[in-house]
Amino acid sequence: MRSGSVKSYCIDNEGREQVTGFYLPGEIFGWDGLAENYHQNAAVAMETTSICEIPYGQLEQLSTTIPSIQKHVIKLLSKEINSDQKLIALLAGNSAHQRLASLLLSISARLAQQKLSSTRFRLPMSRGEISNYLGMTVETVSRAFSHFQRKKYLKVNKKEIELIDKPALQQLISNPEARSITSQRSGY
Amino acid sequence: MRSGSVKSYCIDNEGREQVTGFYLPGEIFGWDGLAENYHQNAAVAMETTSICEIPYGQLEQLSTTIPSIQKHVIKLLSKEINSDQKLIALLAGNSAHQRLASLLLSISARLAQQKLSSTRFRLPMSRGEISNYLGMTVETVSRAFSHFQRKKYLKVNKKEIELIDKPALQQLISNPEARSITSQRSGY
DNA sequence: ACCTTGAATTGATCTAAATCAGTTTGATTT
DNA sequence: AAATCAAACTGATTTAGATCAATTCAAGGT
Repeated sequence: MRSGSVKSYCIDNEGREQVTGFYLPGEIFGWDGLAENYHQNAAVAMETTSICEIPYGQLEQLSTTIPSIQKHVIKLLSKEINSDQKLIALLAGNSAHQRLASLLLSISARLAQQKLSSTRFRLPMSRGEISNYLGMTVETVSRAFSHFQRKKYLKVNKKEIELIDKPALQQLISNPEARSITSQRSGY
Repeated sequence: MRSGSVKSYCIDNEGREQVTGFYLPGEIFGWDGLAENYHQNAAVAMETTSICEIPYGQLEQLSTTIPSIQKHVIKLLSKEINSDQKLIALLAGNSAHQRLASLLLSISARLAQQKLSSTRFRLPMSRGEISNYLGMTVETVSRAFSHFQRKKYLKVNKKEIELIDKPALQQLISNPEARSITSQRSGY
């Protein structure tokens, strides 16, 4: 990603769209279904976006002469796996408020990496895209934003966000009294 | 996996365990955090299990002489990504009944691949592990099993499962009238 | 300036699933 | 055989979040 923002999504067995990721400048996407020459995911720009294509065939060729490239590709692939698993954990064990807070803090951190403001930013995605990604409804997303605003954690104006009390959001996520579905170790 | 069964799990930011996968004979696990020499996931056997370790260093070395190995590794990694994203879609857009039905059918299909009975099998994991994996509570898992049994979709006796009406379970998953959180395409 | 049109917000109601509270069952220990 | 202990099941109650239904707001289009 050079500039702008992209969402990736796939169509599940029932023909429904499932947003699988949001990508910001500096990030790489499209690691799925590499060797099959078939991508499970599609991607669309959510605003004017410029990207830099990396033709996989060429990358593969390059790696025959520069073996470290291969290692790097594998590193990036397993990073992708880790971030997918973070999302799984988020979806499986957190409340709607926690999920939205996580997303906001994630975006904030990623913007900070690009030396952009981590407290004031414009969300590139719609409420519908957020809700789909986080496994909830638009209404719940909207209410969660309003709730955060009432609690003075942030200011919202449509897609404009200003994070005011980041620690509060952090704490919300790690709050032990919030919903947590814990597996009790099986016998064995 | 040679025989038996294994679950993989990671500890999320809040110290809670999140089951990320169940592995059956014929499958490979442990693709996460390869190049970082650090695995996000731990794995434990859920019953007497025999596995075959593939030392990554050796695999890497081998791939310098046999380049097709490298391609194969990447293929397997992106398969892992696809299965994680299937789980994401499952968690984000399906009801408790649908999620459990999906898991049962997935196990059934994987057993069939190994030429084992796809209709009668013993679940290696506890209700707690299922509930954690599927993002719900033990009680809900238990009730879903009872519900399926009442509906004559299957027979349950603790971990022993007999699938009676697989088409009904399939249909349950793809039922359009069931909960579906669909993203409405954003403008542009 | 007026009329779309879709995104977002807000309120009221409903429901799936969480929580709380036992009970049953089966395995292991004594 | 009785006691212990954890897994699993079941029922009653509560609640988070879905669903239904308006209303507001901004962006284009005519």
